[in-house]
Amino acid sequence: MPSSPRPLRADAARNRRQLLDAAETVFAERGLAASVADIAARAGVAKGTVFRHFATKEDLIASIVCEHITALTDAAKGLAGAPDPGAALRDFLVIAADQRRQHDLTFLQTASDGDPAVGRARDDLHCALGVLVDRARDAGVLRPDITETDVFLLMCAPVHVTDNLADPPPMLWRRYLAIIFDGLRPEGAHPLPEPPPTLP
Amino acid sequence: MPSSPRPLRADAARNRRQLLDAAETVFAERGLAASVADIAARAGVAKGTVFRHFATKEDLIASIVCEHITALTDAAKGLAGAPDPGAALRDFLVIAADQRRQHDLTFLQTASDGDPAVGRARDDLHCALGVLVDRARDAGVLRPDITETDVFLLMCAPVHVTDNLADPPPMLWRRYLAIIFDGLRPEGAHPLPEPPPTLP
Amino acid sequence: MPSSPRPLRADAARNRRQLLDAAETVFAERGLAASVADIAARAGVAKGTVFRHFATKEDLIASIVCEHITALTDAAKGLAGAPDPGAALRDFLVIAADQRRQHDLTFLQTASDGDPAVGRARDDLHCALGVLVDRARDAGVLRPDITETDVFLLMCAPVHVTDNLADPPPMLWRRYLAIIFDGLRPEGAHPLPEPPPTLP
Amino acid sequence: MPSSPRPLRADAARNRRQLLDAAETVFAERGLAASVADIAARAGVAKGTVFRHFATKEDLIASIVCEHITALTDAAKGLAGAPDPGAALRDFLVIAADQRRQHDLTFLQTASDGDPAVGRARDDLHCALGVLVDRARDAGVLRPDITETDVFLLMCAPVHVTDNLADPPPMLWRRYLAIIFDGLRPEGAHPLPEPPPTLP
DNA sequence: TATGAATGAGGATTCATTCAT
DNA sequence: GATGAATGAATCCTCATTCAT
Repeated sequence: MPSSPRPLRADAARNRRQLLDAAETVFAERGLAASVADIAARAGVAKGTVFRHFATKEDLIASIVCEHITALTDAAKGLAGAPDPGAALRDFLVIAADQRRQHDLTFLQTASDGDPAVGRARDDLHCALGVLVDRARDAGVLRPDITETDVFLLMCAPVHVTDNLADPPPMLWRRYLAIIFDGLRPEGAHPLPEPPPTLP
Repeated sequence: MPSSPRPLRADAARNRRQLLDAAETVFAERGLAASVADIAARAGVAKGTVFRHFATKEDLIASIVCEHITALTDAAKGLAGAPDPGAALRDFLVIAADQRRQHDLTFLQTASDGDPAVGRARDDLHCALGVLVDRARDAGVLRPDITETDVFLLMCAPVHVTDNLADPPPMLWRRYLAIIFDGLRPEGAHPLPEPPPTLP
Repeated sequence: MPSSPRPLRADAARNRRQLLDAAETVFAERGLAASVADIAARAGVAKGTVFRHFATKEDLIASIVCEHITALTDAAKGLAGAPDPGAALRDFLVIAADQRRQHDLTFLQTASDGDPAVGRARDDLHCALGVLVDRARDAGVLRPDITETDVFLLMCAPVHVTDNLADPPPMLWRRYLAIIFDGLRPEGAHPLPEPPPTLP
Repeated sequence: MPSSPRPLRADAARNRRQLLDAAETVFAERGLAASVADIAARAGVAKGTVFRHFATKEDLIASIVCEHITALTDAAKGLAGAPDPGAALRDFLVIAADQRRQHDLTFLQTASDGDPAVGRARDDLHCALGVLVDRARDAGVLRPDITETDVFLLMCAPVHVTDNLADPPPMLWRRYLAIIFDGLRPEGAHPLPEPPPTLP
């Protein structure tokens, strides 16, 4: 993730990009069981090239996950100074769900838990999201007993919920995001039975 | 599921039960990629025995899914005549989440979509759950724009949400069930952006 | 084959007969790769019963081969005293080919070469066929340089030849038997390039 | 067979050749039941390499069959313009039998009936053989009621006949080819009982 | 004796990964 | 750097055979 030793040659960079895109598509279509050969074919390169860019298949998966997390972090940072804290949090959740929807990769979440780069990226996201959550809570548009980790965990739910449908309408996740968001509002909130989780 | 042509011999029935239990455990631990050999070993039988009871690995998975769905259906039916419709729906969701929690098998949901027995079992569950949802809506404890399918889809969410944690507290799902349940209540509900999904 | 220690119980004898018939049919349909389970199912008995009657699958195959060879031996013996030696030999070849045609089991020939019972049965057949061949040769309807072994080997050819057709007309073998029989006649015979084979 | 999209790398071509040769040997020794592992071992390559060259075991078998058929077609074409039509047909049958003798693969004939490449190759052979047969018939060295298909079917017989012997003398097939060839001659021919088969 | 459940070796095939070209 | 051939471990599944019921 941080500055690589030397910048990639132009064609190598292009290959890397194509591999990441191809992998995302293929994983979305066939799940993690998709083969490296499939991904290479989709990217239009030879199998060996995959391993030049990513030491193992797991590395490739971790890179995809990192990209997604980083994109979310960027979105959160961009919304940190927005005038309406409630709208900012909501916008973030829309972005998060929408990103997922394009390629359903929820199953990747858990996949590369051990990867240190993913861990760091996730920490960054927690920081950035924390700002949005704190501001929303302070503004009174979020229940006071909701933490950043709650929001982080619930972020995946709207899209995941629709995955139980064979061919879900593309915007259906908005319906469930609305329901969950209502559940996060202070109006009519009932006390929560369990303490919020803390991250390790 | 019940009343097969002839009842299994006692030892065969025991093996079948052990295989289903072992498979549930192993799938929960390692995902669907877990090998049949692992499952057989866990059940304490030879590899071939798995295939005597389940023609293919997919059959085994479908059988597990069927059992889970059927258990939910039974729970729903048992709650159909409960005096408090709101509590009944809530109890059902607790049972559903708790069943999931014991072995996280959310990924099995989508797995055996094509299996006809699973399809039938799922239809039954929709029927039984429909009764609970209708009663709760009629009693005014559920938003009027929520359908049975909404509840069905959201049912999986509380546990799934906690799966993003490496080692989630065993009761954490109750927290997210409470949040989602609040979102399903009529108090303070905001209009939903998308129409409810319909099943094929 | 020879007198068993004790005569089978009536139902056991029936099972044995059904197994042999079923095996013949199934082998003809699917080749030697057909499974013992298939044969048992076709015979309407349990798999274990197959092994009560035939110690191994090879034994079962050998028994079928024995039956076929014995039937041929009986036919040859029955024709040994026929008035027209040429017709007798010809009739024998027709019987041999026809027996094959009913269930194409040519591939079984080589299969149970090592079995001693098959070896004995084959020896008997060679004896009986030798009589027919000698008489035909003596009567001048067979080339003088043709031995019993030649006829024995050529016996399988007419049916086997038709096996290269996907769905051969049921009587086509008669055409090739006629051609080969013409080749065995003394009229217009050309000298043969190799000495006749001898049996071990 | 020839002119694949791109020519194989030198080592890959060598492996492919070795695999085909090894498969031929092993199939001749143990029949089609011989395992891919055995073939790989005989060829001195890893199991996976077999599947790099031949998508399935059936493909490998079909490739062998194709090679044999193509070799026969080439032989027939080479003999099409020979001065003596009778000798040409006879030479062809000698070549055909001899090719078979080196590795008895008669059982492969029927094996890959469904394969389109095999089908095409077989059609070509029928064409080329038809020329030889027609010329021989026109020259009066072949019975007038014999068709190309007759010769095609009988082509396999001389070697197959000798397979019923445990350890047949290597040239014994010449004896049976001579007998069958005599049966195909016009001298002393008796009328044939069945019409010649037609190909689909 | 018959049954059919259990066994476990063996088979075809896939696939991540390595390495010579 | 890129290629694609080779590797071999791992996987699902089949089947002859054994044995408890």
